Amino acid sequence: MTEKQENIIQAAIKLFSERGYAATSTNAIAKEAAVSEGLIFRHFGNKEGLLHAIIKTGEEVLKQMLFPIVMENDPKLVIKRTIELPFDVKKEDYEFWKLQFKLKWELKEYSHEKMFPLINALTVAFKKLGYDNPQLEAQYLTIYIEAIGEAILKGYLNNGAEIKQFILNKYDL
Amino acid sequence: MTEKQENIIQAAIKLFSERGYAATSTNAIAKEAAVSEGLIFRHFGNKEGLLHAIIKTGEEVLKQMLFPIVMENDPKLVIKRTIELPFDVKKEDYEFWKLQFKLKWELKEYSHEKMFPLINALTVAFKKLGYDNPQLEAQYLTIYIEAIGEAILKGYLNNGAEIKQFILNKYDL
DNA sequence: CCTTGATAAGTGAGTAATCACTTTCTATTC
DNA sequence: GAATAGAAAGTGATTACTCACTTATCAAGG
Repeated sequence: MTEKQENIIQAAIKLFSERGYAATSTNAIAKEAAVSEGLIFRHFGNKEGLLHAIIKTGEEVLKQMLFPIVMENDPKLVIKRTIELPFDVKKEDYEFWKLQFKLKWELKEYSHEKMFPLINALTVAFKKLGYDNPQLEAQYLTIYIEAIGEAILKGYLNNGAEIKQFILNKYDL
Repeated sequence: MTEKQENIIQAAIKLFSERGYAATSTNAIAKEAAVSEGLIFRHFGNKEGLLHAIIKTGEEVLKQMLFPIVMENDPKLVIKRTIELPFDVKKEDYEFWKLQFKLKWELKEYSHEKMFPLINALTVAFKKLGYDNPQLEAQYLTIYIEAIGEAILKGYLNNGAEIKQFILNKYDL
């Protein structure tokens, strides 16, 4: 991965996130990245190829975020870290994550399967803690955590810390 | 609203929902609606005008759905009906709602304010039932219900009835 | 240490197709 | 008979992508 290649990806993330995939021209990406337009096609084949490179990056980053949760043995910590997940996203990463959420609607191929390891880890955790229906509790929490992430990114949540504590209380954490 | 005008709106909902707003050409909409392309501009001014007509429709439909909940006095019924909301969406309306959710990401002007009446009604309901933090409970449930709607539309939820009962149990309903 | 040569990285002008939108004209309706 | 509704054929601008070409990198051979 050369420097200009990295520039192209960063520019694409920024512009796709701001304007959407279809509304962003390869010309605009080239200008933002300060490279020739042809270079985009040399490295990524076509516009969709560039998009796929970004998606791959997103999947990798998500895996890295879920790893310490899935590997945790203490069930209380598994739940606590899951809840804290969306609140720990840094402001400078908002654009990146907004794009990932946007793509969930824009792409047909986008699947929910990436969350399965988390759902499984949560199911085990809820089971250990003696919850009545660990499977549903896990599904419930996963959906909710994704929703909190969305709300934060869209700027609907101005009382993040308060909400976070509120949820932690619900699970006696 | 003439018949062809209605055809244009229905075709636009279908294509915007499938491909996204930016990726749908006015030419494609005209073909789908079986009208001349110029007619779109006669009636809606420009492509964005057509989009706004669709958004207005969406806001109206949402208001109609929230009305019986907001008007309800029995606090248990307010919460019950809120929870049931996303599960009552008919299959034939999926395209329409998918577009509404998609637009939340695509448009900057799209605001969360439409949900305020529901949040307020829920706050009152939770207060009546003696919940510790009615305001947060209302915010929490609203975010969650929107997320359930998303999951259903995306096809992530194959155990809808089970999840619905699970949530109702959480609120002793 | 320099030349050679092969490959990858990068440029920028060019292209056909498509885009949102306009104009001109005809049919319908009150 | 004058709005209104509609069709058809345009418009210039923008699109994703190509292509011929230049530059950078770097290892092998003399």
